[in-house]
Amino acid sequence: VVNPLILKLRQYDSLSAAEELLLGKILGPVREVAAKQDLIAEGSRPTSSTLMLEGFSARCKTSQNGKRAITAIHIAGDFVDLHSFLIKKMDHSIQTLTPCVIAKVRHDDLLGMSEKHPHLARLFWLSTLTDAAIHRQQLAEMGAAPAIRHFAHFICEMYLRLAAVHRANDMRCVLPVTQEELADTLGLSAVHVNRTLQEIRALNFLTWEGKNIEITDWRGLQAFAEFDPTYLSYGPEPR
Amino acid sequence: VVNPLILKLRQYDSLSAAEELLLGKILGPVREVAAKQDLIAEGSRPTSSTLMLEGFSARCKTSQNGKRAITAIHIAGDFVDLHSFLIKKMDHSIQTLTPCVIAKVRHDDLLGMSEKHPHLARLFWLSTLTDAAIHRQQLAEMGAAPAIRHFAHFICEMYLRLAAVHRANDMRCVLPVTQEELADTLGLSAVHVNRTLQEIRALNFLTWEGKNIEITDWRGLQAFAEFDPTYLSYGPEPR
DNA sequence: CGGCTGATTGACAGGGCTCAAGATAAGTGG
DNA sequence: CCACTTATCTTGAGCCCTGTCAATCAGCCG
Repeated sequence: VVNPLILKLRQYDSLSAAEELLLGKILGPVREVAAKQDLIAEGSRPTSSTLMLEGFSARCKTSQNGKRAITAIHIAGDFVDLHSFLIKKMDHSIQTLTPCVIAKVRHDDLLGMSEKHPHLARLFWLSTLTDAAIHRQQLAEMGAAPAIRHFAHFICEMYLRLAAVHRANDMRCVLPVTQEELADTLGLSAVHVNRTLQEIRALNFLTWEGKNIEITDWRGLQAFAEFDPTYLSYGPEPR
Repeated sequence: VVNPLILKLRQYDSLSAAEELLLGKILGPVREVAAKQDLIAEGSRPTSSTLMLEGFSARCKTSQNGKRAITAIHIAGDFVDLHSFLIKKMDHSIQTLTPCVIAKVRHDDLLGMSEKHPHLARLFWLSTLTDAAIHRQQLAEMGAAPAIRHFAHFICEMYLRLAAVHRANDMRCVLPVTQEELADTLGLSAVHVNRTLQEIRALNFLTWEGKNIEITDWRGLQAFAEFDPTYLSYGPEPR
């Protein structure tokens, strides 16, 4: 089994053997975490960053009125809090949505990497830049798109992200996320997510039964969602 | 006049004399750009990144139906497209909102900096991480907060960001942004921005006449907006 | 003094929310 | 392995926040 981080970084640029070796070395012990657990608490100051090896987790902000907003969903190969290396203090929490497999990387090692392996450091930087690009895309959706288009766009994005780390292929993927979690992600109510999902099903671009999604008309879905994968920066280039 | 980039980076960590010197060296010629101009075009592949020295600009995504979404407003000291150093292809455009003064930094020089000045590179990285944190905050607002709270939060944020680069003080700042631009930023209609602004005025936390804002009750505004500046990462720490 | 752009106001419609109740699916303990 | 409990998904009804359309008002500039 290949480290999904390597799969992800290879989407950005080719890695040298030395770099791949180093990526293996700086990984701490592999750990399993149950679903619905806090991986990282809001307000904490982590001394290591957490890499997802398997499962789904969410970045959550909870406002005073108790509403939870999910600002990102993370999958295998994603660092859930790489930014805590430089941001220091978490301004939001990370919760597992499903059972997860994780490994930690000490900030000391990240510091060393930034000093001695600038190319790798740039790829790490890029991965946080891509996170930001995803946020921007989502902001644009929330601001200007009706719920159904935003939802369709989200599906396109998740499929490609899962495919990049070999967790999806052949137009099929598994999305073990409840409608309530989708609601918090899309900024909708759970009820409206349910209704919008039914509308999407009626468009016949995909089937969605339980957690299993099969996209039967990728072109159609993509066009409907106005999805342009540029912002994901997939496609190796010298960086 | 101090380079506002230096002012901004000093909020994150102290800079060595050599670093400040370098920051001056890599800056290209200072240029003025009129209002309502494209600084960077969507789809372009810049070979340099643009630093704002004065003025206001916006990151824009325009969807097929013609609606413009502004995903960020940039001020003096902000790189509008530092990410293009590693992301390569712009997935959105940058437009000036007011007349701006800018300077460019060649990507070659950024590459050199990442190889030879890792500490400075980390601060640049951090500045993009802060951009992402701002996006996340905004996502949370759009998803879970009513328009008026989102608006109030935006005012708190802009005041602190302007103050960080000495463009605001004494609870006063200038925000030369039209209500339509605010609408695209907050994900509202221009009409609703106008009505929400009147509601905010009625709360008596601030006065807002033309472009001039004076916050008369910072505590009250902050509490109402549920504003916690943690996500801006101001306050020097070793990074 | 016209012609802009931007701010303001009114009337009306609609997308999405809330509340509430059932129907299914998924765990859990015995 | 079954009965029970809980979580998740559906569906309906009514309302409210926010959008759209349209018109008026206020500055600003040539």
